[in-house]
Amino acid sequence: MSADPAIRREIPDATVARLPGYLRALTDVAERGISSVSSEELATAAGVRSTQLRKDLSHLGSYGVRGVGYEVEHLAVEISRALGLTQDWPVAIVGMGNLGRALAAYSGFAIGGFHVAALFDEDPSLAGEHVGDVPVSPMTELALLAEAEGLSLGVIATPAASAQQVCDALIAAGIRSVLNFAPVVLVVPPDVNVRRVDLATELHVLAFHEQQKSLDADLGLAQ
Amino acid sequence: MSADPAIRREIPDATVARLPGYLRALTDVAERGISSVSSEELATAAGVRSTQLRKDLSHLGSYGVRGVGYEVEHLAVEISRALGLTQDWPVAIVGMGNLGRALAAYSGFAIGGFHVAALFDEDPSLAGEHVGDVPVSPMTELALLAEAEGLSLGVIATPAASAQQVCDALIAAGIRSVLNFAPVVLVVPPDVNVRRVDLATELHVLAFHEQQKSLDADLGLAQ
DNA sequence: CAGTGTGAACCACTTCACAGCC
DNA sequence: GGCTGTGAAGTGGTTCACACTG
Repeated sequence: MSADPAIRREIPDATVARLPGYLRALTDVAERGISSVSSEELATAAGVRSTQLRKDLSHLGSYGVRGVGYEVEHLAVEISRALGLTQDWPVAIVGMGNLGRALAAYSGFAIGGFHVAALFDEDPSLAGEHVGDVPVSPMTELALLAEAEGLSLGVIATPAASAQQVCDALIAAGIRSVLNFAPVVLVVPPDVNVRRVDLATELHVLAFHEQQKSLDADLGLAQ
Repeated sequence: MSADPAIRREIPDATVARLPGYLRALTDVAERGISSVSSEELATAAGVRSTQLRKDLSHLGSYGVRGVGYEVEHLAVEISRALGLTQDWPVAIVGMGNLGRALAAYSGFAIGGFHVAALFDEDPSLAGEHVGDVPVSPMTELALLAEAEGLSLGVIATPAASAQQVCDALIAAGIRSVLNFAPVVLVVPPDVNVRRVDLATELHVLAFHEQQKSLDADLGLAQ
């Protein structure tokens, strides 16, 4: 049921994945004091083709001016709205190893929409230590803090072995969106969203292409 | 010469991106002492559908046994070969902040094919310090070490502001595959491969879906 | 049989070509 | 005239249905 004709804009996943890039490009452009850009300029700054950018933006609405371009400030607001960045999302990070600390200190949050609201580690002896402004809490405090801070996004930066149980705990605490840095496939209920970032996968893909280049080169020599 | 004529299989990018996951799943399975798996079991472990897995593997060759499944050890070797992991790739990491240190210590390299061969930081005062077993070198040593170690993969873990110049230096040193953690679009010659990992983008995408859930819920209530 | 390998149908995304508008 | 917005065509990837085989 539901069926609701107009309001519910369907934005393709591929487009959603590029919007943050456009937003960053707009921020850069704005910092240079420019108030209007063409799709060509913005696309170059974001590393895509201009037709791609225009098609993507067309899914959000019609925010450009024909013959002129896009008003930087306005477009940034519209993209932010589409992504849900008009509210500030409280993020919890679990796992205070090097990676967790790096994430906790990451300034990329500044681009808007997020703040580190709580840090956790399974080692209780880290409790009380501060990373940045935020104290590290033991996992036992998760449910409590989730309630108090309204946590909705969880980041897993633990070793692979504990990732699933940490994930279960996050879900039990009401978190439905998880960013997983551990190299495991998490099992979650269907209403929970997981995204995985995996260094090993990225390196493997690079290695593949690097190998292809060698093969091409060999082939070139051979012929 | 040059070995093989017909060997040059065309493997789709989407398939390449999933192969590392299959490899990991196979490793897990092997550790549990299992020597044969069906596509169904392996697909579940890797978080994909079995038809997807079979189609992916069909791009590499025909390594299964009908009515039975895949021999774990053998399939792992074939996937490794396809990805180019039969050789060990020396990796350079630039930027010894929290993230760079986390990457340098990352055990995911262990899954095979990579080793951290050199570490760099633009701050010369870090030179000589060791992270893990590897000493941190000043950027001025890059060309020299690239030659000596045969560096082919570079990881950029610097702040956004220095990423492009670091990338230029890597390319000048002969590196043609780059993994970029800085939130910038790097400009590179066409024979250089760049992959970007961006925390902010991942969080933005999660925020988008989280917002969609709220909208769905509101809608549900409203109707 | 049980489970792989694959052509064919389907679907999502990208690119093109151009109409529409300032 | 210049640049946006978009239907239509093209491309690549996924899913289906089933032939094939140990």
